[in-house]
Formats: sequence, structure tokens, C-alpha cells
Amino acid sequence: MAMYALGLSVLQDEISYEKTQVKQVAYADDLSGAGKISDLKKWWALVKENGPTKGYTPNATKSILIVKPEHYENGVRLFRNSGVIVTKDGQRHLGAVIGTDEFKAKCVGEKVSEWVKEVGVLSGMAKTEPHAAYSAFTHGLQHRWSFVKRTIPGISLLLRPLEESIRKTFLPALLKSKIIIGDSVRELLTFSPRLGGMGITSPEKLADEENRNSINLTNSLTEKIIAQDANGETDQNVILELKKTISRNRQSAQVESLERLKSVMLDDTVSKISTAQETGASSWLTCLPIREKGFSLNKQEFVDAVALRYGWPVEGLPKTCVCGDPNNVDHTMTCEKGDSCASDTMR
DNA sequence: CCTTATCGGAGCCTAGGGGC
DNA sequence: GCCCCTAGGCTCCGATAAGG
Repeated sequence: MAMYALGLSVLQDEISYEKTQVKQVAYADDLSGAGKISDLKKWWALVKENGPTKGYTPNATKSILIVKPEHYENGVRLFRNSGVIVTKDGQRHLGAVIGTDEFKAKCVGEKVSEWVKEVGVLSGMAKTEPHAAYSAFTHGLQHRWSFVKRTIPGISLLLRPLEESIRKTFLPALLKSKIIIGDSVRELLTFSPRLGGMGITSPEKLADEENRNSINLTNSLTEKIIAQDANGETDQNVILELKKTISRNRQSAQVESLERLKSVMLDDTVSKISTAQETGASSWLTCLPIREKGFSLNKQEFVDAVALRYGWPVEGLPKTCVCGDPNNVDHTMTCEKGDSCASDTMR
């Protein structure tokens, strides 16, 4: 990848801001420029003229000119016969999107409906293999949304359908519990297993924060691009400190909101959360469910383990234990005679 | 002795290349 | 077109090292 940068830097000397009044940036073989349409026309001509001899072959049909609506006519006129596509709406760019709010909403909306479908498929699997589905969600699926969350601002509301599908489709399929997934239960599950949650994040709630963090963290680079400063260096120690601060803030904000959540929860649930925070108490949630190593829980085991973790009613427990005493979750854990699925799960 | 920092490993994303 | 590899980015966890 560094070779692309080196190769393109030779071309960029020819088409620099000083010569073209076009501010530009390149990633791998993707070259982008911003400026007045007339300047962009000269810039494009220079790219076409100088590119091929320097190993860069521009492709007009893969090149897009994005203009503000009021400059559309002018853009079309100046780039007539160039082969370049002119748009006043916008264009996907490096996994994100540039353009009007409407275009942005359309692009993100398309991605979100894809993701909602994926959550639906995983929910179907969760009905028979909840542990595998859970791991696929926490280790995989939810990370696929992070790039969009970080790079496109103001999409929290657009991610609501995704949050809805998690709450109304995925969680009921995963937990099978009679417990109603209200706001507080949903919030509890967003915390990391380490803090007593299940690490099922809310894309809608995290979007703005992740975008802010991303902007904050890349600020030094953004400034250099705007100033077209190709020589300045970013102090990596500053970046490292920023990361630490962000991480610390995130951590303390989580602890804070967990405390707030605890204050509205039943005492029993609060003590269950403390137990779940003990070292090793959540390993079964974070490990990969590899069957050969005995790390995989079957459907019944997984559902029961979650119910025990949060003190939710365990399904199918006999009213009376074989020892004759009235039966409940606590009893199954202590009775010498009883041997229910619930206690098996925890061994 | 307890807390904090660091590192490795699990996964995902972006952009590529090369082999079959 | 699929699979596996490269570079960079991120989170979260647990284990271990360093520091108050």
C-alpha cells in the first residue's frame, strides 16, 4: 500500500494545490480533489496528461464530479464529453458517502436494511443454536456497522430499524425468556460481559459518540489535508494519549450509566450483576464456542445460563424437588438430591 | 498489596494483489 | 468469482508487567 502512496506522490507534485487550487487527498489508487469546478477541470486535465507516464491511468467512467445543486448546470457544461459522471446528489466514497443529506440517508438506509436482514437470519439460527448465534453477533455482526458509524455523521436515527430488529427479533429469539425486554433490560445487555452485560451494543445509541471520537482522533490529519500540508508529521504520542482519554471516558461513562441503571433495578438483579462482574464469571460468554474444547453450550444450557445470570425465571423447573422441598432456582443449586439442567449448566 | 498500563488474540472494516 | 494473503484502522477481554 505504501507503494501506491509513493507512486501517487510523484503525480501529486504535478497537480499540487499551488498549481491547481484544488485540495486533494489519495487513498491507495483513489484520488480525490475539492475546489471550484473550473479549477477541477484543469486539475482533471493535468491528471489525464501526467498520470499515464507516472503509472497512474485515470478512468473517466469511474470518476465522479459531485457539485452543489446550484452549480449542476455549470458542472455538466464544463465536463461535457469528458466521460466524467456529474451528479448533484452524491456518491459512495471509501466505504462512506459524500453528498446531500437525502443521498446520505438513502445510502445508509440501504445498508441498514441489508443489516436488518442479516439480524433476521441470525435470529432464525438463534432459535436452535443460541450460543453460536450470540457469538456470531458479538464477535462479528455488530462490528460490521462500526465503519459507517465512525465515518458518516448524524446517522443515529437512520440506525433505529437496526436497533428495533435487535430488540424485537434477535433478543427474543436468543433469550427465549418470558421476561419482557424493556428499556432497562435492553440497556443492561448493552454493557460488556465484564461489567455484567452481554456486550450486545446499540448501534443507534453509539453512532454519534463513535463519530465524534473518530473526528477527534483524526483531527490532526484533517487539518493537514485542509491546509494541503504534505510534510507535517502527526505526533503519535498525542494520538496515543487521545485514545487513552477516549477509552477512559468511555469506561467511566459506562460505569456511571450502570450505576444509574442499578438504582432503578431490583436488589436481586443488582446483586446478580455484581456476581456476573467477578473474575471468570463471564468467560462462558466471551470465549469462542468451540465444541471440541467443550466451550459450546446447547440451546437449553445457554438459555438457562443467561436466566441464572440475571435471576430470570428458568423454564420447566418442577414445582417440587425430588427431596420433597418446594423447588426454585436457589434450591436446585444447593439441593443434594436434585439434579436439574440448571445446575448442570453451571458446572 | 492493589491499581493501572500494556500486549496479544478473537473479530470486523477499508483498500489492494495473486492463484485457480 | 472465490479464497487467501498484504497494509492500515477499531473493540473487548484476560493475562502480565509496572508503578504508587
